[in-house]
Amino acid sequence: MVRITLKDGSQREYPRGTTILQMVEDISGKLARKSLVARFNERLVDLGTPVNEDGRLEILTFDDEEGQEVYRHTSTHIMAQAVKRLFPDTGLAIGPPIEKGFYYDFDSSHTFTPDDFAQIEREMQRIIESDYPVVRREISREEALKLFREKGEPYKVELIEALPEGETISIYQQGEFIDLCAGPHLPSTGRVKAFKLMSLAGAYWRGDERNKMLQRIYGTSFPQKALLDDYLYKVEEAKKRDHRRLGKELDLFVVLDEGPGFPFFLPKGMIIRNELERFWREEHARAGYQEIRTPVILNRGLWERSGHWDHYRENMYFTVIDDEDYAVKPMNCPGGMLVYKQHLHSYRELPLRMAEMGLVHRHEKSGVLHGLMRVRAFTQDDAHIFMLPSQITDEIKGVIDLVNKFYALFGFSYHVELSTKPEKAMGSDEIWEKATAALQQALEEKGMNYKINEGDGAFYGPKIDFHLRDSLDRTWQCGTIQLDFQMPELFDLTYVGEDGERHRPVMIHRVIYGSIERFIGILTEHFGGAFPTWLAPVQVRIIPITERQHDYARTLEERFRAAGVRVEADLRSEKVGYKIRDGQMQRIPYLLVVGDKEVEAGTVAVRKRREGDLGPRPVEEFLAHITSEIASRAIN
RNA sequence: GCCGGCGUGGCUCAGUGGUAGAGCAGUCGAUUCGUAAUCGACAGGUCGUCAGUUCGAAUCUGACCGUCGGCUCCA
Repeated sequence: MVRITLKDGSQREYPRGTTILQMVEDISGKLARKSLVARFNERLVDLGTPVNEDGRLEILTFDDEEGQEVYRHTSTHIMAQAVKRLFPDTGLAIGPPIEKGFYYDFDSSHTFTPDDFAQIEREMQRIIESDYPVVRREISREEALKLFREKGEPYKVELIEALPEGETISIYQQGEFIDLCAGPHLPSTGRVKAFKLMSLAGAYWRGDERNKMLQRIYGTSFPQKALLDDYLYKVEEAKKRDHRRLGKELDLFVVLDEGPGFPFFLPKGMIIRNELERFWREEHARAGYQEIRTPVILNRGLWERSGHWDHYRENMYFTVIDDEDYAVKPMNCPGGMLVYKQHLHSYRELPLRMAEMGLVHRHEKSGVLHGLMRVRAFTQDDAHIFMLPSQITDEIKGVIDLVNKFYALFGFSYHVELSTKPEKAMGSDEIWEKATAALQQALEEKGMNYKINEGDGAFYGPKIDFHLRDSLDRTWQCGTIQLDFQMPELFDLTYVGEDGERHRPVMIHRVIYGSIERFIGILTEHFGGAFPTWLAPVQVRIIPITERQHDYARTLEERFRAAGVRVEADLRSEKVGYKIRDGQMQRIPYLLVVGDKEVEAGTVAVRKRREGDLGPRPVEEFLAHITSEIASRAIN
């Protein structure tokens, strides 16, 4: 007998060799139907695994992250099986589960198009209805190589060859289909209930652009049709919050054919932008920053000195002035270095925090441009902090605090990554380790959760990145803190120390918004265009019911404007319902309906975005309310 | 840059080889209305660009440009 301890602490005994599935059926029929995979003694295993030792058993369902992964993993095997049946000469690369579904990379003489989806889905349905058991088998390396060579699966052979010595090699079989796979999997193909193929993409083998491009098919699956429908509905809803769509609908910004990757900001978008900058200037002054502005075009010698000429050239734009080479700045730092060098600095001045709303241009590959999120010209809310080595940790912690303060104001949640030395880097390993350790220490002391992103640092130093999510849950890097020992060296920056000698300062590059453009993109999606009142391009719209109230509306408009409120009166010859609808669609925070009653009483009927009609309020009262809401930069 | 999809009035889209359409938005007129679309009229497009096939191309073919989803790369 084996003794099994369940999650709730209860214990049961079963004959040696009883499978987990048999145990679950014994425990609860309901749980058995929902069970997808199990964790036995902290290892994920198939439900069909026979148990030969005592241990802790946990049954996982679709409510568990691992349960979802296994569900999608089996789903992608089903897709691969269907594709193999329909297009037998297709080679299999890899097919993992991902956050909201799964994909499989194929190498096929057939070029897949979305028109193939229906056919593949039909075949998948057949495989599901056949309810093939999914059977695990562990085999030797030689056996595995032989099997996949015979099957003509070169990618699988390459994967096996890359597996470390002594690694267990397992294969999973369902019907005629066999795949190299660590597992675990669902017990049978019939467990997959609702699925849909979503999209198609090219993807390089092993993620390396020097390798062959494979064809990737994305799909998703759920244990119930209703969950799938719900997911698809949410995706559609999220698309309505797309900043490119809202930017157009709300007249905020636009990217035109005449300037791919070079966004235009329209009057309403400029209001948001200027409000963000105003807030930024207030907070930076408070945090002890000075503001500078450096030129957009600077000569070749500067970029050679900074290392950009050698390390960043493919992303830069160039021009020639009076037969001399110049470059359009892709970063603000070299200009900032020159500003520092305008004076001899004392240790007493440090840390010196110099901020710059710097417009940079970078040549991005055409395929990566994306609305405001990924553009070729953007404004970084940059700052360079020059400091003593002893000030590093405190300064980094100060920047982290500032980032937290900004993001909290907008109600963002975000995740943090620490990026280490890339292949193409300047400076010794020792310096990199020192810099990386300093960043790590600051994160630890702040108690921040973070993940390490190997080899993803800037060429001059490691960095802490802050990532925000867009409406479709894609993440974008916004804030970043980069520690740099290189630039001070290259530009021979010095300060005079207590000892009267010259010393080398250390530098931080940092941004909070990241790029104003990207940040506005994220903001637009985050709020679905319904910006908090302090950011809203139009804060109040006055809606007279008939022409009789036009004078009153105009008086109110003037009064609000004088109080610093962004207001407009809708004097069009339309019915209230029409004007309300229009105001709501423009996401205006407050619509003030004024009819004869309001004129009589000197009130406004307040309609608040989301909350609807709040009834009449004295003008004074409303004005006091909205001005304080704006001044406090409240999120509502 | 690479793979696949898409490109028709300002916007959303219909139109698969035979004289370019609708709704919304716009303009003009009527309407003066109490919380998400009042009615009518008018105006607006060399169908992304350039080649090619054809008696004839929005429609078929190719290249290029842009865009969307990914990959690689990045704020």
